[in-house]
Amino acid sequence: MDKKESTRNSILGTASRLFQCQGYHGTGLKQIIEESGAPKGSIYYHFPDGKEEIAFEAIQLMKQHVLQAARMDLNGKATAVEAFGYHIEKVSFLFDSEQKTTGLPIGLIASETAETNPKLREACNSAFANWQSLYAEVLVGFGFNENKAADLGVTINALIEGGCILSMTNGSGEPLRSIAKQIPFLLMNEE
Amino acid sequence: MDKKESTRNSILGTASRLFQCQGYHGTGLKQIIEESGAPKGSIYYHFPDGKEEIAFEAIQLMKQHVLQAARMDLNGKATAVEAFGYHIEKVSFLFDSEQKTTGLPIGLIASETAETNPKLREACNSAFANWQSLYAEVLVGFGFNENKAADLGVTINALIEGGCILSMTNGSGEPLRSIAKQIPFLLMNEE
DNA sequence: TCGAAATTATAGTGATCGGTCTACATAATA
DNA sequence: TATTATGTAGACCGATCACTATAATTTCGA
Repeated sequence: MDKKESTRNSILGTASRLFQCQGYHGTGLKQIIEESGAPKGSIYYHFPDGKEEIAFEAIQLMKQHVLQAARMDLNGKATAVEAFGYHIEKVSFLFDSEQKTTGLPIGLIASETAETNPKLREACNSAFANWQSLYAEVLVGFGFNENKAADLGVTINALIEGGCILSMTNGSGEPLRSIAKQIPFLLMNEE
Repeated sequence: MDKKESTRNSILGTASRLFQCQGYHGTGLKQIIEESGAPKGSIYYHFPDGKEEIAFEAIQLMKQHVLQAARMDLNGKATAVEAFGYHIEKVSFLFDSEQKTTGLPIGLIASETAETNPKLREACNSAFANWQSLYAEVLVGFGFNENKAADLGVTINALIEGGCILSMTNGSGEPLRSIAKQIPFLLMNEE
């Protein structure tokens, strides 16, 4: 039981990292096994439905991981501007280091599979919806009305996903920091 | 000469469409040939360096295509809000139809190759820089100072790329329209 | 019309893809 | 210890990957 969870988790961990950086089609099962150090013969024991199942579970993992990180960043701040500004800045620092450990949390696999794989598309869509709900919820807590907060949740999510693309491509966190600077203007008036 | 350009262009046309929708690794040369109707035996005549060269040229094509569309949308508007609001709304409509003809203009191939292929990464980075320069230039024309305009150019680009991801995943242009609604707040004060 | 150049067809390269299969090891339980 | 369930190893499958080599074809100027 313990061992089973351990190899399963190590597979999912490396899988989500690789899917973020190289995409679904750019990552082979072979690479996942090698980099995870997991037993070579047991992928289909832990994931009978193969690569798609690994991707599905990896999406759940990334979804929870981001949700948790965002919650911590946004918590205990005095204003919405401070909360989201801090959150985006923290994300930006992930792209300054040379190590290629960070990519598009879900956006990459989402756009790869949106047109071709309904199951994975739905999983990604649910992850986005979750994050946006959290953002909206926080904004409502700061006095925004619900409709406005919902639209802003979508907008902030787009800013982060788009900003991650730009930072990946640019090889630095600068684009995300340019974005963070605009948060005060975006969230200026609670209405 | 004429014919050569024609088959070359049809290959590049379908290639850029497929790369947008399925990504670099998710698109095979076979599919490009079949869907383009190009002569089956002549890929490596027109593109001696193979898939990478096709992708590189496809990126140039998408870059110019987006640049041109954006220029038309932004041109002749009375205010910055009107210009960018109109532009994003127009993009949103591309995601309402069922036909899977639209994807991430460059963001998908950018995030797939950022960590693994320096040449393609640089090409994507240059495309992003071009678009952002256009946005900034337009904003300066509306009275924004240069630094602020540059940051806003990055931000708007991130909004669009991120918004396209969300719209693709959601299967509708709604997310992009939620984003368009925030443009007035983002561009409220020219300073 | 002839011949050279430009263009396309076709077969085949090794490598790798995701996935299946069977045999083997390990662990737990009786 | 005997038996059963749980995991793992590794060979193997057909398909497809990007790519090459060479032959056939078309194009077009001389």
